Order: sequence, then structure tokens, then C-alpha cells
Amino acid sequence: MVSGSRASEFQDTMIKRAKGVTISQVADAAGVARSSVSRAFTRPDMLLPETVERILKAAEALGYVPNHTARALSTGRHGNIGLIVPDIANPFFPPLIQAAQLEADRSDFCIFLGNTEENPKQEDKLVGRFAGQVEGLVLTSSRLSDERIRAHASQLPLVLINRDLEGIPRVLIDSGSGVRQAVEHLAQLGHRKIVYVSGPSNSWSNKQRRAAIRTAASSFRMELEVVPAVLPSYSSGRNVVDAILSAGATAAIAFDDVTAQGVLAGLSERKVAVPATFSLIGCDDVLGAVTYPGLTSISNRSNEAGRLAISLLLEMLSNRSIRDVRYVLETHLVVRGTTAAAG
Amino acid sequence: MVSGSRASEFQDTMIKRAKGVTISQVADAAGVARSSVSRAFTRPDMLLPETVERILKAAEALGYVPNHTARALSTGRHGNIGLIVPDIANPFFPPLIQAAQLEADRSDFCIFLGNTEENPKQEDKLVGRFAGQVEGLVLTSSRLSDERIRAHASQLPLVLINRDLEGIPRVLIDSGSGVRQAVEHLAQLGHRKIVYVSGPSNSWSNKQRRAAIRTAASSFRMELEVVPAVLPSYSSGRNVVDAILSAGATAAIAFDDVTAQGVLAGLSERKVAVPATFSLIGCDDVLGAVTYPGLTSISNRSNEAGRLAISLLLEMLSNRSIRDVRYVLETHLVVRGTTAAAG
DNA sequence: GACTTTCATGCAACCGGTTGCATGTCAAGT
DNA sequence: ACTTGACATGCAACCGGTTGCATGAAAGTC
Repeated sequence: MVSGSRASEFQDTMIKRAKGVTISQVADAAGVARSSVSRAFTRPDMLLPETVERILKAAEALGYVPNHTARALSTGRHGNIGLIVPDIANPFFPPLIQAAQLEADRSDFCIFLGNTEENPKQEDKLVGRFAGQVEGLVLTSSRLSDERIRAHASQLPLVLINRDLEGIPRVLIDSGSGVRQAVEHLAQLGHRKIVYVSGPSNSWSNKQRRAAIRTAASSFRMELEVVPAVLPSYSSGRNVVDAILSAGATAAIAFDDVTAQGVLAGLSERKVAVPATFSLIGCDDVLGAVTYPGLTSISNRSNEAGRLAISLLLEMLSNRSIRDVRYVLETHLVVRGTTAAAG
Repeated sequence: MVSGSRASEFQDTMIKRAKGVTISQVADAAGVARSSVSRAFTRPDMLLPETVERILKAAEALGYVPNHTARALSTGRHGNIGLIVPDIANPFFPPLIQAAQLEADRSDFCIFLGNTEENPKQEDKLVGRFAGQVEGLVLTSSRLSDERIRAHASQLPLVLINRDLEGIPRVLIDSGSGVRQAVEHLAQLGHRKIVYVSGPSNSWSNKQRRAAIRTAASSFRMELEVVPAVLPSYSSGRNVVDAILSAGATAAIAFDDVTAQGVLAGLSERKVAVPATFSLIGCDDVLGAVTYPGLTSISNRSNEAGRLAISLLLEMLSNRSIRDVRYVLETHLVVRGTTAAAG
């Protein structure tokens, strides 16, 4: 399968490592001490303006670039932060990662990305590997136990997304508000019995959504049945369609959009018209705009969560203190084409 | 919108920085010189087995963890590699990133992720920022000019994905083979006039696909029209549907699956039945299984590309040499539900 | 005019490892 | 018994910056 071909078999070339210009060379060129060069970059106000200028000019001429590693060694600050997610391929995460990176970038921080494949052991290993090279860490939808998380938090600044652990700064996307709106929406459309297609059992978000739906359904006097989908995936959703239909419901809310899309496909295959005879609502709003009919969903805000988590972490780093903060991002229903009056 | 709430307003706590155990402390504890501790970890064969064991035991007891930064400073190797992509949110990239990270992980390397937002300036800036902290770099679908890429390549080991630049190691996903199969498939179904919905003009993949389609179409004596979509995105695809239809074609091949999905939605809206009256083929095969009907597409192999690029880079790093290699990954057509005989 | 004060700059130690070379020990070779 | 060599370990310089303190010259005070 791999058709590997070398363009020119024998053109191996030794790498000429860019032999980094050092602070000493700049110092010699400018006729000052190394410390002055250092200060010219870090605290120019300590030096005479003309000295600073002379140094900068010399540096410029030599093509000097401060060595990040050396600086990190003496200051202890390397300007990197780690971001760990369970599954990059799940469309929930890319916007979060993107926003996180943008925010980090604004303060000249770089992001180390870790992907745990939904595996707690891998997550633990990654945290360990990152620990030495980052100033702080953001754990997204962590699958680790409370104890492990606390252990890590005692080693380095940590911010959690979608995990509610007292004493550790955290950003939570509260689907509760959106879920209530979704149930109310279905109630107003005349649906009397609905299904919740649940997600991973160890997920904080899943527990939270299930509870919110249960409460809302009972307050609107609707019947609710929970149909479990093992993983938040397209095929899981597709596999539970029969279970959904045999429950005798006229509408369903799925754990996330990916699952909902699977359900949508399964319904199509079985010639069940959406939304004419069955209504469907997703969660996370990552696919809503790209299905046809457009998927009614609960807004996501993962990008805000990413941005917020990073800015929280940066704040912790500059203050060298942690506050027991708990940011909650509320969500709301986005109505599109997969919901209509009960047939 | 952001309902920020602090659980406990005044519970600020100072961070107790884990005050890292150093090599000297271990040396004292084990009654040896610092250098021996260092060697116990890096070249145990230089020491007596019992000495190594004694040192390791002492290290274990003190909870010593080698300081990555310090090691990087003296050795010049920090065990990080940078990976730069134009758009994490495009489903083409997550599998690539995932595979790259897995491969890097096997050799204990960490991945720095950079997202350029399809912006060459941002890309240039990121490369610069990464340069000091990574041993090598993988540029995926770079939007930079040849000159900039060469300039960077002279500074540090570089591997390209989907960019064909002589003298720089590169991994190319050759959609040519898949594209030919796609055109042939359409020809056999009786289509006489087709449209290519093109992608970013500075993208190597786009040029390559366009050329391949052109060649294949003429060899099957089919008419071809190129309709440009500015960006590879859902909305771009949706926006060009009118242009596609007014071209009078009965089938289209889109630059990528995301664009194709936009086209699919646009066709649905205009009540054009797919595949009954119009056939559509995507590229990258990232969404094929999750649309309904399933999108016929050209296989992707982005994960293999990611894995290969990293292993190539690691090889370069350990050899300290570059070979002018050019790996080509062939693709093929995956037929699903969006193609049928011309109406 | 002698005596502080201010402030720009230099000196040297330090961050935490790595590594070439010197030293000391012990066993084998003659 | 004396040399030789092998080999385990220690010494100290080095990677490239940062930073507390010392120094010395210019400016301010009485």
C-alpha cells in the first residue's frame, strides 16, 4: 500500500545545525557584559536608552534569538501549557483546542496537546510526561479518578473543563439550561413520551444531562425512557434506533450531536420521516448546521470553555495562587429542522 | 452570557510549587557524585549494577524526576516536535494529529500543536515561536511560499505533508489515483459533463486534484467545468450549488468531503435528488460514513501520512542527516450512496 | 569641598543536568 | 613483585541565560 520512493537514493546530507548566536557573542559585539544584554531584553528600563539601542543593534546584526530553554532553566518559566483531551476526533474538541490555542497565543504561550484515546492510563502517563515541561495543565473531560486529579493538582497548576471537583478551578458547560428548553420545546409541540439516548457512564456531562432531562420531563408531565448508547459515536446512535422506536416515543434527545446523527441515519433507513413523524434533538451543536434537515441541538460553547480555561490558568500562573473558582457556561436550545409537532 | 461564579470568593491559596528534587540531592543520599546519578539514568552500563541500583533506590525514595529543561540545555535535545496544521476543525486533520502523536509517543517525544487558521502569517509566526523549543517540525498542507519553507528548513529539521518541495523530506497523499477511479466511475455511469468544485488556490492538494481530474476527464472524453469554492468549508460548498447546477453537469467532484457536504445540503434544499438526478463525490473520506445517503468519496490516509511524517522526522533527528525522500500514499475510490447512473 | 545618594553597569553564582578527562582500584600478564 | 590495562567513579567545565550584590562615576546636599 505504501508506495515509498526516494527521489534520489544517495543524496543524504548532514544537517548543519543552526549554531545559535549566544548572549556572550552579542555582549562582545556591543562591548558590554552578558548581564547587560540579558537586561536589554528583559528589563530595558534598568539600562541607559542608548546602551539598550546599541545592544539591540548588535543583536539584530548577529541574528541573535534568546534561547528559550536556557531562560526556562534559570527562571523556571517556560511559557508552555498542556492541554489534554480524550479524543481529538470528536468534533466537540477541535473548536475548544482552537480557542485555547488562540488565547494562549495572545500571551505568548505555546500549547502541548495530549490525546488520551479515552484511556485513563494514557491520560495519567501524558500528565506525567507533560509535567516537567509545562507551567500548567488543562484537563478536558478527564476520565481520571478524583484522587489522581487531586494528586496532579498538587504538583502543578491545573484547570478542569467539564469536571466538577471542589477546590480545583473548573469550567463547566451546563447543559441543564439547554436541556430544560429542549424538553419544554418538545412539550409545546405536543410530545408526551420522549427518549434520552445516553452517553458514557463515567462522563460528568452525561450524568448532568440525564438528570436535567429527568427533572424537566417530570415537571412537564412527560414520560421518559433512557436508552443507553455505549459510546458517543455515529454507529452507537445508529444501533439504538430500534430500541428508540420500540419504546413508543415520538421524540428523542441524544447525548451529543454525533450520536444524534447516527440516530438520524437509522431513522432515515427505516423510512421514519424526520421531523414529520419523529422529532430529534442533539447536544453540543457541532453538526447542526451540516445535516439536512438541520439538526435541532443544544448549544455547545466548547470554544468559550477552552478560552476561559486557558485565561484562568494564565491568571493562576501570574498570581502564583489558586482560587477555588467554578465557572458555569449556560447553554440554550437551537431550533432547526428536526423538530416539529407530534404526529 | 458567561455566568461566572466563584464558589468561595476569598479562598485564594498560594501555590506551593513542587520544589523539584535535584540530582545533587540524590547524589548525597546515595553517597556518589552528581555525574554518577546522571549516568545511572542515561548510561547505566558505565556503572556497576549495584551502584545503579543504589542510586535508583535513592532517587525513588526522594521522588526524583529528571528535569527536562536542564537536560535539554546541555544536550540540545528536548524531545519535542512541532506539528502545524491549517485548521484543526477540518475533519481531515484530527486523525492525522492523532496518528502523529501516537507515533511520537512511541519514542517519548511530545507534540507541540500549532493551528494557523489557514493564514500564512500566523503560520510563519508559529514556526518562529516553535523553532526554539522543538527539535523538528512537521508542516501539514502548508500555505507558506516555497522560499519561506526553505528558509525554515535550513534552520531546523522539517518534514512536509502534502507539499512537494524538492530537497525537503515530504509525505504526499496522491489523490490522483483515486480521482482517476472517480472519474472513470462517473463515466461508466453515463455522466458526460462533470464539475470540479475546487479548494484553496495555494494548496498543493487542490492543484494536484484539479490536474488529475482534467487529465482523466479528457481521457474519457467528458466535459469538465471548474467551479471555485474559496475555502474548504461547508458554507463554501453550499454557496456554489447554483453555479454547479447552472453549469449543466450531472455530477460533481468536490475538493474535500466538507465542501461536498455543503454541496449535498445545498442540493437537498433545491430539491435536487441525490443520487437520482445528480451524483456527488467527495475527497478525504472523512464524512462518508456519517451522511445520509453515505457520501461516495476518495480515501484519505491522513493518519498514515501523520505517522509516516513523524517517523521520518525522528529518523532524521537520530541520524542528524536529511535524505531527499518523497513518500507517496496512493488513494482509491470508496463508492457509497451519492453516485448513480446519469438521469 | 567633603559626604551622601542615585543609578548604570559589571561580576559571579546559580538554574540542573551532561560529559571529557583525570584518578584510583583491582585483576591479569610477565 | 611490577607493570599494564580495564574500568568504575569523581572532578570540573559547560550549556545559555538570569539576578543579587558590588563598584564606581555622576549628581545632589550642606
